[in-house]
Amino acid sequence: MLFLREEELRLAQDMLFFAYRDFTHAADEVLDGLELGRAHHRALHFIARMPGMSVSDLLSILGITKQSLSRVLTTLIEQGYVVQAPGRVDRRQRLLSLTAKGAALERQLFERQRDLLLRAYRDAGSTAVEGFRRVLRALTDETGQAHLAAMEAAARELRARSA
Amino acid sequence: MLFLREEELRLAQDMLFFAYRDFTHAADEVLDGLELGRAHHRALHFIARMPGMSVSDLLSILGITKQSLSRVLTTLIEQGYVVQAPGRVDRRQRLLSLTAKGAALERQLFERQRDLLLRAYRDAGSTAVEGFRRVLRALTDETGQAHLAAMEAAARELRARSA
DNA sequence: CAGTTTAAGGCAGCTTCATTGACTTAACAA
DNA sequence: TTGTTAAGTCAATGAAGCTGCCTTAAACTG
Repeated sequence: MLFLREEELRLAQDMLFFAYRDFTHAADEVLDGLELGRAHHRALHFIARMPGMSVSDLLSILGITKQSLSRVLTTLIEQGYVVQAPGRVDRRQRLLSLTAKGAALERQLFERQRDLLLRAYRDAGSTAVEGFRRVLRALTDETGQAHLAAMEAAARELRARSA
Repeated sequence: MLFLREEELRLAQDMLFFAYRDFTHAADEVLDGLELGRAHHRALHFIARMPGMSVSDLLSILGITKQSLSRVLTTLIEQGYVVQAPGRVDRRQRLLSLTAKGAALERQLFERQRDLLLRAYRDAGSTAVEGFRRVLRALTDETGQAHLAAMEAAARELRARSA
């Protein structure tokens, strides 16, 4: 009984490894041709999710150091994917957003992963999808859950603004 | 409608990022004290899952190059976590397995992630867990699914042998 | 206003984990 | 015997993270 339970958990470790790997791999193929890596993709993704976010917000979400982000962000800005604008309320901040070129690349990367996800969701069914989300959310710590809530709020706001 | 759907998928991207990060982070704390990294953990994990596997099996599962694995494996062997034994049927192979010390470390790493998973499974409920597994499996490509099947078969065999 | 804190960024050096390409050795298989 | 396969090695390289320390400009606070 305990044995079966442990096997289930070990299998979950396996599955997380393979699924995450294949999922990120989908975008890698696009990135490879552009001299960009996964770190650039992650930055693009979250800037797309919350346009106008500050550098420190992004740092907190990615959980890396300022110096690590710096390299990535410098490249993205130099190559015209991302722009910075001083904050209106706090002018020390440099608020990040995507250029048209950046948005186009982000969409291309998104679509690769979207196709994978859509196929998986379709194969697994809507009940399974709901469960998938519940477990993923429960696996995420408090900080991560706060970030997730911020993502959802930002998406709602974008939707309201564009409507 | 399409808009909502896309938001759901983007949120899934977010969640996979945060959940995977927190999940691997659980084991990192143990590894840090031992001068070992995630790459060592991955090797330990899969050797524990399929004791007696060949080097090329492990290469195929991890999806890295021989040289990358070589560094990791050399460390694990030198520090007494892993042993190699020539294959009985094909003596070119060096079959990998954990020492008692390796098994103890792997268990310690497993237990960190197990606790996280158990809490998440408990919070999410058994229906959600079933869905979680279905989606993860569907996200995994054919190669990965073959590896998953091999894991399950190896676990069944271990269980039968120890019974 | 003076002093402190904060947001962003830069410099230098380091570590981990991956890559490629070319090569060797030993064992298997035709 | 010849060719292939399993494993390992060398040298060089790249991607992505890290630490510690310092600067600038803006904001906050007494």
